[in-house]
Amino acid sequence: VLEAAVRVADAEGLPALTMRRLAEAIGSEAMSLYYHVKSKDDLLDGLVEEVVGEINDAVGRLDRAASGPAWQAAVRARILTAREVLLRHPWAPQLLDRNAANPEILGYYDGLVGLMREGGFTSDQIHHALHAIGSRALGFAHELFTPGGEPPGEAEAAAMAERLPNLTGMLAEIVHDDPGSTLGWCDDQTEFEFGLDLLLDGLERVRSADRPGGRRQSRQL
Amino acid sequence: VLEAAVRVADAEGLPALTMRRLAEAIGSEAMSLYYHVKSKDDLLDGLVEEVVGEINDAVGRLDRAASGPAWQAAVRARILTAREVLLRHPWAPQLLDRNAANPEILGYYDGLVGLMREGGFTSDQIHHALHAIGSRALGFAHELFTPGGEPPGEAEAAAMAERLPNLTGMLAEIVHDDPGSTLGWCDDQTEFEFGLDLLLDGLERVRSADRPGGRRQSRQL
DNA sequence: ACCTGAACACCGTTCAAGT
DNA sequence: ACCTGAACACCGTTCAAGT
Repeated sequence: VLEAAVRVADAEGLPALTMRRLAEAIGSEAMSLYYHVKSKDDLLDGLVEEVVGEINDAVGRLDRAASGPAWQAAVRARILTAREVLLRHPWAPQLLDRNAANPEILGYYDGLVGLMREGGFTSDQIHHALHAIGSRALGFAHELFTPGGEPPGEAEAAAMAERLPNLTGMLAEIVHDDPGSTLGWCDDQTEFEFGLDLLLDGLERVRSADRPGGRRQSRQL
Repeated sequence: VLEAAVRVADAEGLPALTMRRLAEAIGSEAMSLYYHVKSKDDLLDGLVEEVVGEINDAVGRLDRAASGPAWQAAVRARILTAREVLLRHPWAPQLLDRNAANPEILGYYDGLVGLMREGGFTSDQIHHALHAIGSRALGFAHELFTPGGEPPGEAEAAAMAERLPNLTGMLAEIVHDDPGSTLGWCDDQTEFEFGLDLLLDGLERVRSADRPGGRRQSRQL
């Protein structure tokens, strides 16, 4: 039942996932769904459970050996695995922050907590770490805008350069260093890993705590 | 027109913001709205522009002096200011990642880029940094679950401890260290600042680059 | 136990028509 | 230029009724 819903969402997107459309895809005629599911909200909750279940399956297939002191590599591998699954279900992130605390999500986090505990973090540190990583822990981050739209003409480009000097300057330099990359100049995977490593490296620094480091950090832990 | 929509969303939430309800609030009788706005999507785009405009106004009132080498404090102040505005419009984050690249958002980012450029970052570094900070740049992060729901009974607690040993262990330790904080044990503001500083401190480390540091970081910049 | 048709209240949106 | 009523296609959901 839920699997059919996942297929419809994968193929036609989340807006197309209507009760009538889902019933059609399932062969059932119309509102028989309400026997299997309490409401549409209930169905959506089931969907996220399904997807996170798929993540947990994939995580389970990872090499168990990498834990203990190698916490950073292990956590990194898990999160990138989660990301792979979510890339196959582009509608899922949008659904994931309706924060239904289902067993699959809790199980996923329990695994992360375990890795970090073995790695030498205190409970407080782990708690803060989970908040800091946020939605990235499950393999996605909200991009705030995609470059989309048609390229501006000369006049508009000049006006834009005046209104947004820093942004256009940055773009110009990046394009200059790497011409031909005008579209698709953002490698999502690279950017995601950069942000993730920035956090994980920072957490490792917090854990080892050989130097007091950032002033606010040490206060809060 | 848009201001009325903001008021309705503030007062009754986003789901209550229907064309008919908005028309009622505005005094106009029903579908006169379609003269002022092309579609509901158009209206929502206008809403995010309105909110980010409010952020930009608040940012403009910040102390201009703090820039140059003090890039980190300046960026931090801007982002926390954005967060203050968004806390007054809890429905806005949800709307913000429908990524409409409106002038207000671009202007906000242009300001951030300017601060980081003055602070000594290269264009590539700034580009990666913006991706890394992600939605946090505008003052919000997606929490993946809120503790909600009624506390479990003894039997359920035992079952949960078995299924989620690491998570329950972490919670137990935290509660032990700070009893009486069982509910509301997550201070959102503190957690947000911790995650933000983790990123900003990491970026500062990347900028100064006195030590090669994390292996992946240096490769990607 | 599982499914169904008709119906209800509600959407966003169109369109021809009013001033 | 600005507003409006009636209507359309579509939602999620209820409910009494079928097997």
